[in-house]
Formats: sequence, C-alpha cells, structure tokens
Amino acid sequence: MPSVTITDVARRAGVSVATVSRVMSASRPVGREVEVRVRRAAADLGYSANGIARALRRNRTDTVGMVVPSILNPFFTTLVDSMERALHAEGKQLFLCDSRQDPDVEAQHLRSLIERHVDGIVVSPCHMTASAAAVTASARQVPLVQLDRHVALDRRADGGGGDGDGGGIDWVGLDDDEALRLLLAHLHAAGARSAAFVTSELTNSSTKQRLAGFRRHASDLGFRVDDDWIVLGDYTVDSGDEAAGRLLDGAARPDAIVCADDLIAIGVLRGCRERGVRVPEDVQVTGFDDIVFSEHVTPSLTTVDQPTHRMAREAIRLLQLRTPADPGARARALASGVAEEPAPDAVRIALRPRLVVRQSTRAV
Amino acid sequence: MPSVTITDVARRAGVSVATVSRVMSASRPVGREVEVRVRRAAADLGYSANGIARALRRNRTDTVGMVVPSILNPFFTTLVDSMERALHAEGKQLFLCDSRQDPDVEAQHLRSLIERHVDGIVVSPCHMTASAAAVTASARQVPLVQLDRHVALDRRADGGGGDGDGGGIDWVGLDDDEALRLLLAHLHAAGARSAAFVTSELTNSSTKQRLAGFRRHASDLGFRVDDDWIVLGDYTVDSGDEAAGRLLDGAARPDAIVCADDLIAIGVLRGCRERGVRVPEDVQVTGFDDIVFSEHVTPSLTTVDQPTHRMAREAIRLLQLRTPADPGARARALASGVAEEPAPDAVRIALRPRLVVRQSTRAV
DNA sequence: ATGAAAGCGCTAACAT
DNA sequence: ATGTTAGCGCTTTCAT
Repeated sequence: MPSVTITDVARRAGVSVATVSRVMSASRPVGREVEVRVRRAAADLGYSANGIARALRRNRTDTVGMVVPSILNPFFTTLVDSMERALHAEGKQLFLCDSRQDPDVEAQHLRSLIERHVDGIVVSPCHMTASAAAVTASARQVPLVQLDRHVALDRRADGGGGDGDGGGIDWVGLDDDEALRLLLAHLHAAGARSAAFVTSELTNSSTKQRLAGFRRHASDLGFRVDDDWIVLGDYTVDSGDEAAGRLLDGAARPDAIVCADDLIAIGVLRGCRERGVRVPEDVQVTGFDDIVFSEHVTPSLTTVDQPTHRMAREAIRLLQLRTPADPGARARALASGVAEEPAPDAVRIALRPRLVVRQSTRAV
Repeated sequence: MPSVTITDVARRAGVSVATVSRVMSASRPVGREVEVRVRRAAADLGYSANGIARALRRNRTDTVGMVVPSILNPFFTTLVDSMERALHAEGKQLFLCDSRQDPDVEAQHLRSLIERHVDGIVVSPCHMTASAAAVTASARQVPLVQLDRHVALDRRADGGGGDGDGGGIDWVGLDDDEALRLLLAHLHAAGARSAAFVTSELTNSSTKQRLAGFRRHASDLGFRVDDDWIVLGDYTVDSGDEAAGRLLDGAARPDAIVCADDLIAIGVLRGCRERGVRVPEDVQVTGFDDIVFSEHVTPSLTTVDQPTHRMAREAIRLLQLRTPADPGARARALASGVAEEPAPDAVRIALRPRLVVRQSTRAV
C-alpha cells in the first residue's frame, strides 16, 4: 500500500511542507497559483492526509468514544444512531464499544478509548456501583458524559439510601419519574385501579428510578399494588413472558402491567396471548422506550418515547463544555473582551418523555 | 487534563524511556527490579500510554473501520455486534460508520477511515454501482473486505448482464441462491404451488441475487409466478404492508409470499391481518435474515438465518490475509524456512444459510 | 506569502 | 539488560 506524505507533495509542487500543510488544512492564506500547484501535486500522487500524525501534533482526534451495555438492545441501537448522526454533522467520528453488561469489559473499553485519545466519551454505565470506579477515573482524564444510565455516588460519600446523583459527573437522560406519571395517569384514566411492575434487576440507575417513579405515582393515584406484583428479571422478551406467567397465574390479577422497557412488554404480551388473556380487555400493558417494533406487535404497544436525538445533542454540547479551550481560543477570547464561560459543576439533564398511546391500553 | 508521558515515568523510575517502553509493551525482557520500579512510577503518576504516538511510530492502529447502510436495520445491528465481538477478541476496536444508504456519505466515511489509518475496512456497500468507485479506490489504499453486499464490476469491464463479481474485491456473504432454494423447497413441501416475491429496489447485490434465486428455484419447482407478483419497495415494514395490499387485492392470490427480508415480511403479516387474510392458512409468508423479532411477531416468522458470527470471523481473516506482513515477521518467516502464504486473488465466500421454520408457513 | 525547523510521544535500531 | 537516538508525518512558531 503506497504511502504518499506531505513531503512528497511538497517536492513535486516545488514548495515547502509548511505550504502544503497550509493548503490542505486551509489554516492560512496561500498564493493562488501555489495553491493550484499543490492541489495538483496532491491529486497526481493520490495523497491522503495522515490523521494519526495530525492528531499527535494537534493533540485531538476528532473522535468520540461511546460505550453502551448492549448494542443489540434496540433502544441503545437508536441511541448509537442518534450519536453517530450528531457527531457526523460536527465532522467527528464515533468509536463504538459494547460492554455486554460486564463492568470489566466496560472498564477495559474506557481505558482503551483514553489511550486512543478520543476527544470525549459518552457512556451508559452498565452497573450503578460496579461501573463507578472506572467511569469516575475516566472522567478525570477526558471529557465524559453519562447517557441514559449513570453511576451512583460512592457509598462512603452517599448520605444513605440515595439514588446517587451521577457520581458528580454530567448526565443526560430521561425524566423517569415524569414518564411513570404519564403512564400511570393514562392507565388510571383508562380505568385501571391496580397495577404490577415488571423490570430488570435493580443494578442500574434508570431501572431504579423507574421503579421509584412507579411506586410514587401508583401511590399518589391510589393504585393497588400487591407485594408480589413487582417482578424482577432482565431486559428481554423471554423475561417478560415469564413474568406474565407469574402475574397471571397468581391469585389476584392486576388491571395493568407496567413494564420497564418495550422488550419486557413484548414478552408480557406474548405471555398473555399464550394464556388466553386478552389485552387490553382483561389486562392493560405498557412498555418503555418506544422501540420501532413496539408499533408492530399485536396489539401495538402503548409506551413512552425517549428523545434520543436531543439526548445526543445535549451530550455533545456538554462534551464541548468540558473540553478545555485551546490556548489560541483563550487568547482570542480575552483579546475580544469575551469572558469565557466557566465550566459549571456536574450537570444533570433529564429530558421529558412523550406518551405514545396504542392498542395495548384501553381508549380513555 | 494531565498529560503524563513516557519521559515523566522514565525520570521518576530513574531509567531511560526505552526501558519504560519495553516494560509497557512487554516487547523485550527487562530486569525484575527495574520492571517493578517502572510500574510503580507509572502507577504513581497515573500514566496512560498515548496510542496516537504509538500508532504513528508503528504504523498501525489496531482499529478496523466498518461501514453499513443503516445500523437501525436489525440485521446490520447483528452484523455490527458480531464484528465488534470478533475484533474485541483480537484486541482491536471498531470504528462504526453509517452511510444512511447514501453513496456520497459512504464515500466520505471511507475517505475518513483511510485518513485515520485504520488497519482494515469492512464495508457493506449501499449501492451496487454508485458505491463501486469509492469502494474500489479504498481497497487500493487499505485491506478491505465487502460484507453481505458487494459492488458490481465496472460496466465497461462487465461482460454484460452479469451480477458483477464483487468488483474484484474480497467478499463474504450469504449463499442467496441456496437460501431461496431452501425457502421454496419448504414452501413446496408445505403445499404451495404459486408464489410472489416482495423485495426492495434492485440497487444492491444481495437484493438482485435473491430475486434471481427466487426466479430460478420457483421455475425449477414448477411454481406459478404471475408477472405482477414481483413487488419492489424498500426494506421496511411499511413497504411490506403496502405490498401485501397490492398482492391480496389483486385478481389472483399467490399461495405464498416470499420476502427479501424480515422487515418486509413483518409488514406483509400486518397487511394480511388488516385484510382478514389468515397466515399460514390462506397464504404462507417467509422472511429473510432471522432478526430477533421474527420470533416474536404473530404468527412467528419462517425465515432463513444468516451466520453473522462466522461472517465476521471470515471477514477478519481476509483482512489479515491482505495485510502486508511487517518486515520483522517476513524476516522471521524466512529464517524459520516457512514460506509466506501468497495473497490470493479476490476471494468470494458464500456461507450457507439455515432454514428456520416457524408459524407463518404450514407444517409439512 | 512562504520557508526552516522544532517537536508531539513513542518505538526500534543500534550501541554498550 | 539497558541506554542513546533517529525518526513516524504533521502543525506551528518564528523568520524572512
């Protein structure tokens, strides 16, 4: 594979390497005729800039790393897609890593991203506590924002029982409490007076927050919630199916089954069908995330939508906010009398969900 | 953000930078006690290697670029996941790019990957002809293998009417002809004697091959295929729904509807349900890809499975095959009398699909 | 507007 | 086993 460098181009164009650099990066004005000669030489030789050398010199890579618990989960696929688009618009590229729900793999990915000198990291920590050390350490090395999920404050510093506040690191996600308010209010209006909640093990932040939201608003609205109506499994269709079994074969049957994500809900729908329980006539079911397929199952799923595009934009904005301005920019800002925006303390941005009503709940 | 370099570590450990480098990369034996001192110094200072500098020097990045038409398509999500896992096992990372079915965006991504000096590129070209130039040009700069889809030979060089042979560039994908043989043989055994085919516009290689396979095996098995039973749309649920409308409202109704991917098939299922047409009693339906949700729709979908893990492994193997051995390796190989494997001509690897029989076709 | 040259952090000869 | 040193290809002062 040929390796044409800036030196080759300079020689052929009869100019210095500095001039070629200026032409290629348009960093400084260059004589008309010289520019033409340089471009011709570059084209003739099939020159392609070496981004590694450039990155070493400029100390930035125009690359952002992203670590998600599982790209096979359609919600994270959507999140990755949103990030990829938003970054592409800024001329940056995405380094994708999948932690497979494993804090060790996650830590390994974080280290690797830092070694590769990404300009920033967006991570959805797979575990509230087990991910904390690696995420916190990474945030000290590079601008980092937590997306969707976040780690909890260190135990020793936690006032006890708190949900954590993101470990003192920026976070962008959903207002889970509001989401559960929307869902339960809708179910209440649709006639439900008792409700079950199916979720995964409470090892990550959003799961915990959703359960808390469920408890709070169910109580506020006077829903009956039996003790064994909180079912923990994982974020899979099969887990939802199994949960439906437990709930429907029990003594009392809830009016509604609220699920912590759409995959679980789709499993619950299947569980209901297998047992001849009609949805929404006999029991109403809701999901969470509004993945594409929630529209295509039978009955189609009432759920809440997450604004992933806005999340991605906010995450990128925070990353930039945390990126120390280069000396040049700082000097220019001072010269022009514009004060630099001081970096704020850890920011938490909870975006509002949108209720999507479909066939798995009754018309109000 | 602190920036501790190898020099800082060397100073603190009282050794040379070379020794630190040797310890960090375990590239050469180093004294016991010295190693301990270096590791301590590195830990004390919070040293993290600079992968950019290393990449510049070693001329490799341990990074592979991947370009897919749409990460939101569950089949490509699975393919990305398989690649990510396979690369992770080799200590490499994945640069993910989404071309959004746009050859221009695709070309831009390819250029960017080359500038970033990825060690190899895996691309599923979004368009058979419009992607050809950029893919071919990229393949001259860096080891490149086409996955799933491939570009066609240049028109001028094509003997006319050929499907193209991958443009003279390595390809790993599915044996589409075999897949359609499996599907049609199964449908025939299940009693179908006439069949329609729903697919996307014929702008990419696998789409074309699947249609060709359908035509050939339908003919071999004596299926009746009316002229207006070949419906072109795109790879979406809605497109399948619409196609079902056209097929079911027509004068004659086929015994079976064969779909070029699962999304289309899921749309066809919906279209059938909307029109009160029972599947598989009135019409049998098959998909393609075996995406996760094909199992969870009603009725569950008979389809063919693509061996994405093997595809990923083969792609990586080909990449390595195309990677020029470094001088050191070449010298060692010569010294040990082991002849180097000569790089073969363009390779085409068509893996065998697996038929997955579910509820959308009749029991045989 | 252009050129000369330093050096980003690291690895790999080449010495010792 | 360890040290010295020359770059990898580029950007960016600093001269002119």
